[in-house]
Amino acid sequence: MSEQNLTKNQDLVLNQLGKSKTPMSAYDLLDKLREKGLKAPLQIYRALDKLTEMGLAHRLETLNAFVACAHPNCHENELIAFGICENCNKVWEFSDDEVSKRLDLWAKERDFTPVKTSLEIRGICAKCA
Amino acid sequence: MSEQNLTKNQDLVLNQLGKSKTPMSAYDLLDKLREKGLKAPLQIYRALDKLTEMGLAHRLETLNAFVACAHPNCHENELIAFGICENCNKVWEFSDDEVSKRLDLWAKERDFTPVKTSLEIRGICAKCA
DNA sequence: TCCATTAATGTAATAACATAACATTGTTGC
DNA sequence: GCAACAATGTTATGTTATTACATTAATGGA
Ligand SMILES: [Zn+2]
Ligand SMILES: [Zn+2]
Ligand SMILES: [Zn+2]
Ligand SMILES: [Zn+2]
Repeated sequence: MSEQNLTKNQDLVLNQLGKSKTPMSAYDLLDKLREKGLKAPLQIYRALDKLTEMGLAHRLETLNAFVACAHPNCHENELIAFGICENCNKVWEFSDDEVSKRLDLWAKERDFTPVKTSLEIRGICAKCA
Repeated sequence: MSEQNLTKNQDLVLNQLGKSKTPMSAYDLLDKLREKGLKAPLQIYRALDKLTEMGLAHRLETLNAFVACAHPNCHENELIAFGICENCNKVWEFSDDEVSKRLDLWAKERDFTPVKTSLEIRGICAKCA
């Protein structure tokens, strides 16, 4: 299940994220990957940095946790949004061109240069309602 | 500059936030408020909890920091968005009905019940460009 | 007024999340 | 082989947030 040219640690972390149905914190990942030889938080954080740069994983700011990207080559999309169920912790990844457009417009009107946008809707999903 | 019926600690924290031109972390606040008698992080976090509930302050998830609300009675707005300059740390608070509408639509289509939405655009402001 | 209930506070200890610093190893291209 | 760079390993430390428990203040009846 290796993707691209991931290093050993990156591959371990991405696989573990991929197996999880819900977001995992760096320390969740570390606990799971100790048996594979990883010993320190930094090994996890460094792998996560690269994976998020590559668009293979995403950081959820409201949870301090990470998910594997749900789409192939997601980092083509400028804006990625997440719905997060506070009961079952499932995450839905989506994007919306109209939202992107409106935020771009806000930025243009102020000569603000966006670098990274975070959009997370916390709530309760249909199943949990 | 007290607002509503704030308690002593809430008032101290809100005033300190109001004086700051940029977001402050809980520990930034604690450092500033030690001279006023506050001694422990929990005193700050408890005040911040109430202030954010009341809509008088907002938490910036991508910074783990807090700002005083820029608007009167902001919590009437469902969705509050922030532009954050990564150079000068200034914050612009805004809302956009069209964005709100699109996100509401996404939620309705999935029977997802939003509780709290976080929208933060990190970037470089006009002055810092 | 007295008492019960709830809200707010004080304090210490600890948990959870993230990075700095530095030494070492692996990979790539010449 | 060697220089340059990327990735790794390891220890220590910094930063953010919560648990637990004791105390005090405000509120609202009986
Ligand atoms: Zn993605
Ligand atoms: Zn759910
Ligand atoms: Zn506001
Ligand atoms: Zn700026």
